[in-house]
Amino acid sequence: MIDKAIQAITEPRRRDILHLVRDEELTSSAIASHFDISAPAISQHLKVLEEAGLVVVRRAGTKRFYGIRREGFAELMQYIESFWDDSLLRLKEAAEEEERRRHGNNEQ
Amino acid sequence: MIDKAIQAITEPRRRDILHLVRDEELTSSAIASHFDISAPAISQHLKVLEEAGLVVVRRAGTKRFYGIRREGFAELMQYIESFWDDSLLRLKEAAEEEERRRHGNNEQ
DNA sequence: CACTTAATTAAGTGTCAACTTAATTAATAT
DNA sequence: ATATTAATTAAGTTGACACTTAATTAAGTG
Repeated sequence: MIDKAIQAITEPRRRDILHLVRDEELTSSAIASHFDISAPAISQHLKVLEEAGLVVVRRAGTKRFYGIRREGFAELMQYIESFWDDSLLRLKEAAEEEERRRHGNNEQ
Repeated sequence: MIDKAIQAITEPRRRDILHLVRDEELTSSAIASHFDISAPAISQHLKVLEEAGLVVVRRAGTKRFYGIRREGFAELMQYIESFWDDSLLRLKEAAEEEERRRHGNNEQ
């Protein structure tokens, strides 16, 4: 499940879709209008997001409204946070402090 | 850069590699010994991680020690955190509280 | 220099995932 | 029943990418 979620947010367009539906439910075609790929392609992305537990569908007549699934997001965030547990969190804070000092001019 | 980082952590083996080098520097072959794929395959994964700014190499004789790159991690985490900004963070907290109540028995 | 060790780059293969168009399902209206 | 609208599933193509083995680079060592 969590693997599916990570896999799902890999695809840039799927991240865009998540942003689109994060505040309001949207139909498949409304989502598709934001992209220059075909409606079936969007439908396929939505299916991936749904199987990853990140969105849910609400049917209303011939339309299907897609919205965010909160539990899915909670799981994903918990995983991501646990990925950088203990030592990594310390590393992160150290790096942030370092950056605060040197104020971002160190690109490899 | 951040796209590369996200792309990089997509691959499960690369996440495993990150876990391996998160606390201590390891050579390419030491890392490879944890997997059942060839050394060149590992080398290629390390290259991806390095180009994503998530690991750094330290050369010592014929060996190359790979370790975590803190700034890269900081960037990645900042992006991930900003991805779930404002409303999403609120959603996350709501979902966590909900889960705390129903105590995790809701798999899709 | 020749040899060993550590690791990479090169070249090629197979799989998978993101797309396409065409066909199909499903709900509603005429 | 037929048509319309919304969306999906089906089928097939393409490109990327995670591997493989073979060849190459690079740094010591006898």
